[in-house]
Amino acid sequence: MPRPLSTEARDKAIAAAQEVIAIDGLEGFTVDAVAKRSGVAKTTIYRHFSSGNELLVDAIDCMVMPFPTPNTGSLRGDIEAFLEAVVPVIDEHSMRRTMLGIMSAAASDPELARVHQEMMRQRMTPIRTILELAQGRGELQPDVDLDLALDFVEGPFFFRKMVRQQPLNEAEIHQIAELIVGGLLAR
Amino acid sequence: MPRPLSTEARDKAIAAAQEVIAIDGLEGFTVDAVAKRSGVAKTTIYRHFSSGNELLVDAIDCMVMPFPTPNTGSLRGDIEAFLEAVVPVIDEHSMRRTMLGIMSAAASDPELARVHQEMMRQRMTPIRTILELAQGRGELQPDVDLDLALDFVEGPFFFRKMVRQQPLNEAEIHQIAELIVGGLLAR
Amino acid sequence: MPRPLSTEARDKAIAAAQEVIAIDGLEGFTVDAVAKRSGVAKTTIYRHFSSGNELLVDAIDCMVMPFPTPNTGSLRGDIEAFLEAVVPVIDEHSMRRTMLGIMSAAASDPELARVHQEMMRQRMTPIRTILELAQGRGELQPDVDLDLALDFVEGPFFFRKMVRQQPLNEAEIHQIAELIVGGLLAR
Amino acid sequence: MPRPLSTEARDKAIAAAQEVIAIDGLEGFTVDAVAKRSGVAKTTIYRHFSSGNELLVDAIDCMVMPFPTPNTGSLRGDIEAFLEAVVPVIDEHSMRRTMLGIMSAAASDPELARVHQEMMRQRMTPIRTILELAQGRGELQPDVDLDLALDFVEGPFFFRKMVRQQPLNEAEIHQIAELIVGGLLAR
DNA sequence: TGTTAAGCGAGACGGTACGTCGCGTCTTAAT
DNA sequence: ATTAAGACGCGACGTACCGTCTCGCTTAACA
Repeated sequence: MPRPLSTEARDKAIAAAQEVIAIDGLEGFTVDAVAKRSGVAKTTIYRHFSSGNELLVDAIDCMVMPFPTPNTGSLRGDIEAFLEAVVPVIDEHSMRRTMLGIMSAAASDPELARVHQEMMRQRMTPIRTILELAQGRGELQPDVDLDLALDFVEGPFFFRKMVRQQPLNEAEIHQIAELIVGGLLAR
Repeated sequence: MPRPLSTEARDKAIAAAQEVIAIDGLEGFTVDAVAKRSGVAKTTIYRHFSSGNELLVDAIDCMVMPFPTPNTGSLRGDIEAFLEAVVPVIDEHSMRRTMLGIMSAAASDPELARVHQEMMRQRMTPIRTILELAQGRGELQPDVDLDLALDFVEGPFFFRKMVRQQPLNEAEIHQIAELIVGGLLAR
Repeated sequence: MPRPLSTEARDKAIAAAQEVIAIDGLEGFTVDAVAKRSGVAKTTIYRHFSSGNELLVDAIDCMVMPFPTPNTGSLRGDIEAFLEAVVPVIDEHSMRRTMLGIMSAAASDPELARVHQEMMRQRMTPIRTILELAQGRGELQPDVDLDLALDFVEGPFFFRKMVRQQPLNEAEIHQIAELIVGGLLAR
Repeated sequence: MPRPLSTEARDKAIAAAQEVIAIDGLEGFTVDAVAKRSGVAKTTIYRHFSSGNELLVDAIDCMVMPFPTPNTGSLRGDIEAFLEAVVPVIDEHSMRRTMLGIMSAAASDPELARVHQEMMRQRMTPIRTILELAQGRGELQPDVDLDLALDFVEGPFFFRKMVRQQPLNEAEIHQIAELIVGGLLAR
């Protein structure tokens, strides 16, 4: 008999949350702020999201930009293409800030951690595909543990941008790619 | 002429801050809590640290965990030894939580960013030394950009533990080390 | 549409404020103390009263102590009866302290001044009535300015108790009353 | 060999205190403010004055404007002259605010109360003289209790200005004087 | 096709932490 | 040994968000 939770309210909340994050950053993210900006009542927000954190997560979850899955015919070409496509995204400061915020929060909040895992899994699908294609072509040994290889491909890049928060020019991307491919093919 | 800011108060505050972080985690970190635990008045804390965040930063800055600089005679041996030594530190949940918190906060707070840079620089000295030794031995080509190599060595590991927040057993460490060394020596 | 400010919270706050004033005096009056004693959150107190001072004012405003309006049939009897009734009230130290506090604060805070005016007006109604009755009986000349007469009747007493803060025994009350009545009837 | 407490520091403190009171009013009066304005260290202030309140009192004590002691040859003339001289002083808002502040504080602080008593005693000397002169001339009965008469003369005026905080024009001053004299001579 | 329970906006509520201010004491250097 | 300067412990200030609650109202599903 009762009215169901309206998608409209949920959508408005998430949209407002994304705006707030974009404008004020993660530290300016506030349930009150989202409520005010969205026109959705706090009560309603808490009806849809069990906590402010969950709203945050869901908002960010919806920001996911699907990464490209290049297919150049060679492992090295694919990896270079992938990294070149991803760099500008990560180079955006608000993006970096947001992702780090999630990673940090995920370390404390199990629910958020779950979402974060899922996000990561999704984000890494292109790499996995690239590696599988390389195995299919015989370029990459079939006994390479793809899960570890993922870390090996994404890691240096993430470390540079997110952890050390240092710039990375195109020449350096190529060198990194070279090292990665060298490692993978050395097997 | 006036009494200088007492090191004692500062030290007590930082010690208490570290305790608070250890016990309650970053999200339980509170100037009030530190004041209560340290016996140092909140006012005094703000005399020493311009904000709660700065206290946090300084406290973490003092948590320096000097990583070992192994010297086994081979690049591969050194890298494996290093990773094996570091894993248990990062495996501690509170440590991970704290480091992620800093990384996240550093993306918003320039002052914190500075401290974070310095921490990272320090933290990576062992790897740099390992690589330099390998170059000295002729194991590693002299034209390898060491700064990039740092990302290449640390990256996969950090990505696994901090970003994906997945376990990493000893066998996997060996495989990762193998890939890394393969990449470095392929040059 | 929203829930209206609850009278309950306001009332509890004011009651607690009055208790605090009674127990600790005006200088012990603190928003925190009121919050603690009342169980009303400080935030809520500030929702109802724009400042601690306003809470104070309102609390005092509610402390109305209605003075008696004697009717003994003679001006002198009425005045003596009134003064005798009022002395014990003013003799209470906390009462004196509080009233002086208000008077003092009223000199700086317009809002408080308004309340104070109203309190005084109310407090002096009995005297005005006494004087009007005396005029009705023909005891007091009709051309006596009642507003000035109020000062004349209340003044000596207040001056003694509040300004000079000296004791006043019953014999002295009678002498004062005699002087006052003498002055009023001399016309 | 020790240097005695310097009068200079004391004087500078009091001067600055008076300035602070004049500029910011009683509520802006602060030991820190006085220290800053005077260049006298807080320590020194506390060496000269046992509390901020005492400094306040002493500062105000030095503001005392000696009231005139008219001698017109008649009680009525003297009283009128006195009141007319005093009204403009009390009409100054800062003066009123300050005096009320002292009265209020005196109700809580015994030391301050003592000073206040002394101030009042001093302030009322002219009236006492006026009354004594009237007794000497035989105008006023010798059995009138002068202490009570003081209240009788000053009270209405103070009540009007300080307690009710209402204006008082010249005509009203005359009427009040008339009532007072009437009361005193009715004996 | 009403009825009615729930959704909804608005925002009050009890909390906790924030960063600031004034207090009165204590410490240091300089005179 | 007094002074200027100001650090110190303390405790109140008024504010911001938190997550919960209470209001009227509106609306969709069932009867």
